[in-house]
Formats: sequence, C-alpha cells, structure tokens
Amino acid sequence: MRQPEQNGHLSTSVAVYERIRHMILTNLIAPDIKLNIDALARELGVSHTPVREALQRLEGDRLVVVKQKRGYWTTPLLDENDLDHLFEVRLLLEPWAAGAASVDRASNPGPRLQAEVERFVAEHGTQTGGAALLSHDTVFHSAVFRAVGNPFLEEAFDRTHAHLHLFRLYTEDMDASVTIEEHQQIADAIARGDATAATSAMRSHLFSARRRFGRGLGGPLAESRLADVRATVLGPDREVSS
Amino acid sequence: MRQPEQNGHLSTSVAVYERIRHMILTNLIAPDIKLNIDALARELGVSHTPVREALQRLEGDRLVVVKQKRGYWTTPLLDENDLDHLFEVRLLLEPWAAGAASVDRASNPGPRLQAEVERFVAEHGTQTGGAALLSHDTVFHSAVFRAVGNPFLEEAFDRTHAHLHLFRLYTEDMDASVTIEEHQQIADAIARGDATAATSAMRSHLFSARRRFGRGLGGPLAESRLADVRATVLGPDREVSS
DNA sequence: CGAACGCAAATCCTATAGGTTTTTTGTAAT
DNA sequence: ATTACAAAAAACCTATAGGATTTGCGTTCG
Repeated sequence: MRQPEQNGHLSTSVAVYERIRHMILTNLIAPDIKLNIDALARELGVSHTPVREALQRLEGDRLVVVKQKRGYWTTPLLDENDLDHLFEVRLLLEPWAAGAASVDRASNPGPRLQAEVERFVAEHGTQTGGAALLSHDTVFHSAVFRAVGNPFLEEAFDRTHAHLHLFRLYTEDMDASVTIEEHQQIADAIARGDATAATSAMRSHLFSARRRFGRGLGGPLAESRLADVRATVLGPDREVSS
Repeated sequence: MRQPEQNGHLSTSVAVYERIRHMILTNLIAPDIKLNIDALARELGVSHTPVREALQRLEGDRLVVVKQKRGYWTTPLLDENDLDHLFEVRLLLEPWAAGAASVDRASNPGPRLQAEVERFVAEHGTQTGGAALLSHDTVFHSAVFRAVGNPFLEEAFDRTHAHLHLFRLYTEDMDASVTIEEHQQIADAIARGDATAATSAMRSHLFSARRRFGRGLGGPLAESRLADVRATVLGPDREVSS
C-alpha cells in the first residue's frame, strides 16, 4: 500500500473536499450535473474513500445532493425566486445583527469592519469586482455576525450558504464602488454605536445587493416579498425613504 | 466478502447514521465523550466505512465533532447560555414565520396545525411529556416554517437543530398542557388569518418554552437578552403584557 | 519526588477488492 | 417506428487490510 499523504498536517479527506468545493464554486464543475466518483478519484489521484467523504460534506453545504444508490449531483444555480427567498432570510437576520453588534454585545466590531473595508480598497481599488469583492463581502458580513456573539445565529446564517451560492452567480464585471460605500456606512454606524442607523444601513445594503444580483441575471426584480419582510419586521421604511 | 445488506431499500450508511443518532438523542451515548470507531462498528455489526460516513453526517448535525487524526467526540449538552442563544434566533425567525404563514403565503396551514394538536391530545392526552411531546413540537413548528414556502428559512431553522438539541434536555415529567394550549392559540390565529395575533402568540410560546427548559435545568432564567430581541425586532411587547 | 524521554499499543485514515444496484445499449416484437 | 425486454457495462456501496499518527505507560534522569 502506498503512503496516503506526506503533506503538512492536512488529511486527504479535507484536502479533496477543499479542491472539489473550489471546482464547483469557480464553475470548473458545472451546476446540475452528475458527479462520477471514479473519474473524480482518478483526476485527483486519490481513492474513492476520501472522495465519498468529501461529497458527503459538500452535501451538507448544499453544493451537491445524493440520491440513494444513484450517485451525486451538483445543485443547480439559484434563480430569481431563490434569490428572493435567500434575501428574505438575510433581511430577517442581518439588520438585527447589525443593530445588536452596535450596542453592548461581545465587542464592538466597528473599527475592525472599517479596517476591512479600507484593506479591500487599498488592495483592489473600487473598480475591481469578482472573486475578490465577494471574498471581502464574506469577511464583512461574517464579522458582523460574529460580533453578536451568538453561535446559533452564526450557524443559521452560515447554513444558508449565502456567499457560497452567490459566488457562483458573481461576474467579473461587477462594480465594487456601491458595495464599498454601503459597507462603510454600516461600519461607521456600528462604530459610533448607533443601532438604529446600523440596522437601517444593513437593510438598505441588502436591498441594493439583491438588485445587483437581479441585474446580473438579467431577470426582472420581484421586490414584493422583500418589501413584505421589511414591513413585518421593522415597520415602514422610514429611515431609508426619507 | 459478505453481502452488505439485504434489508428493504435502505443503505447501511444511513441506517448506521439513524441508529447512532438515536443513541445520542436518547442519551444511550452520553454527551461529551469520545467515540471509538472500532467499538461502534463491532457493536453495530458493520465495518468502519459506514460508521465513518455516519459520524461525518452527525458532525453536520452538530451532535459530534471531529478533531483531525484524533477521533470523534459527542458534543456537550446545551447550558443556560446556549439556550438563550438558541431562543434568540428562534425569536428572530419564528414569530415572523407565524405571521407570514397567516397571510397570502403558499397555503394557510391553520387547519393542518389544529389537526396536529388534536391528534396529539387524542393519542397522548395533555399530561404526557417526554419524547412524544417533543415529537409533536417538532412537527408543529416545522409545519409553520414549511407553510411560509421559503426553503432557505426552513434550512436556517433546521440547522439550528433546536429540537435535536432540546431532545437531549427533555425530561419525562414535563407537562404537555401548557404547550398544547399555546400551540392551539397559534394555530387558531393562523387559521383565521390574523398575522398580528399569530406573531404575538408564537413569541409568547417561545418565551414560555424557554422558561420551561430553564426550570428543567434548575438554573436561573436570564431573560435580558431575550427581552432585547423582543424590543429590537418588534417593539414593546404590547400584545402580551396588556 | 517530579519531569522528560522513548517504546508499545491503540486508533485513525486511506487504498484496494468484490458484491449489488442502476443505467445503458442492443435486439426483437407489435 | 415505437415500445418492451434482456444482457452487458458502468457505477455505487461496503468490507478488509495495512500504513501513519496519536496516546498511554514505563523507565530514566535531574
């Protein structure tokens, strides 16, 4: 038997998981197709076992689905309706999280968030879109959640896999300037402990982001359900429209 | 090689998953202990492979954790602080879901919810607690979420694994009468399309449930964070206190 | 008496082989 | 020409074996 792996402290199983995950996210493996275990194992130069374990983890990420005795498939991309659903949940969680992070929670993340925004601008400017922007977006929103100090809240959001799915929709020609501007407003509001402004800024940001992805797909924007969330959760959109 | 399984259309891997999961939930396997793959495989009469795959799925359920090259452990029980975190998230999602299910969503689940409550009372009465009650509770709350028709919302809640974790805390001496009464109020409000009442009833129910689990653990009730959620999300608790 | 080193046992992890199910392809009948 | 059936091929799934790492214990040194 050959030695399984000699690389630095990283089991083959998780290494394969990372690689396949990256392939799916970068559309190197297309959405909604069947995955051949033998072919994957041969291509990656490993046996079936770690591939199977990796696919089971990816099933937890909702990037693949398994049908008993029939194999593994990649999940299809999100359509306009799915995006509405996703942002509906985000509107339930994130504006509240931004407000909570502004007050007496674990630690105020305002300075950290501001630093993250400036880091991105310094490294990529405000014109770069694509993977770098979404990477920044992931860090930013995750930091807000982490600051609330509620592991279940982080978990609930993580498991929507918002950025994971949005990654596959992201195009290189997206403009970062709007996103950066909105992130700055959120970070500033949190930094000065203004929970109301932070909540409002996050809500506006999510509507804006939803609109950008809608354009990216070229489809029409269905804002009715989202407006419903806004009304139910936080009342009339006073802060934004006035 | 022996035949893997001859039972009715159920792969060994998921069967092992179900069995181990059941063992953990019924405290047949204690929380916060190490799991021996060899011993489990021997005890269940299968090989290592399905046991490993089952443990990886259970890791997704947060019932076990894996440390690289060091093995698998069951997760510890939820403490009072964890319960506060869990119900904080539930207060963010469920009252809104109850309100949304009351109006023009996929289909009004009111009659179905009422039927589920009556089914439980008919089968177990209002004194039975324990597993049967929590099973009903799971069905009830899941039905509300499903009625909203947002897969991401369902996913976000499912992945908090509220009932999964609460199951391990549940004791047989818990009284079902209060829970049933509250479920009926929620179902009635949804059935008559009263979103405000449904939201309020669900919120009250969650506070009540949190209080019951707090008593179950014998610890003091820390309601400050929960009150914070109430205030931030929905304003002063008018409907309940008056 | 306590701490550190080293060897042995236990355990995890990956690879390979074989059985079972599913899918595909080819042929024949309607 | 379309459908149905059968055989072959492909693929999934589980079991077993062996290498690599971690852990525990005994011994030795300070």
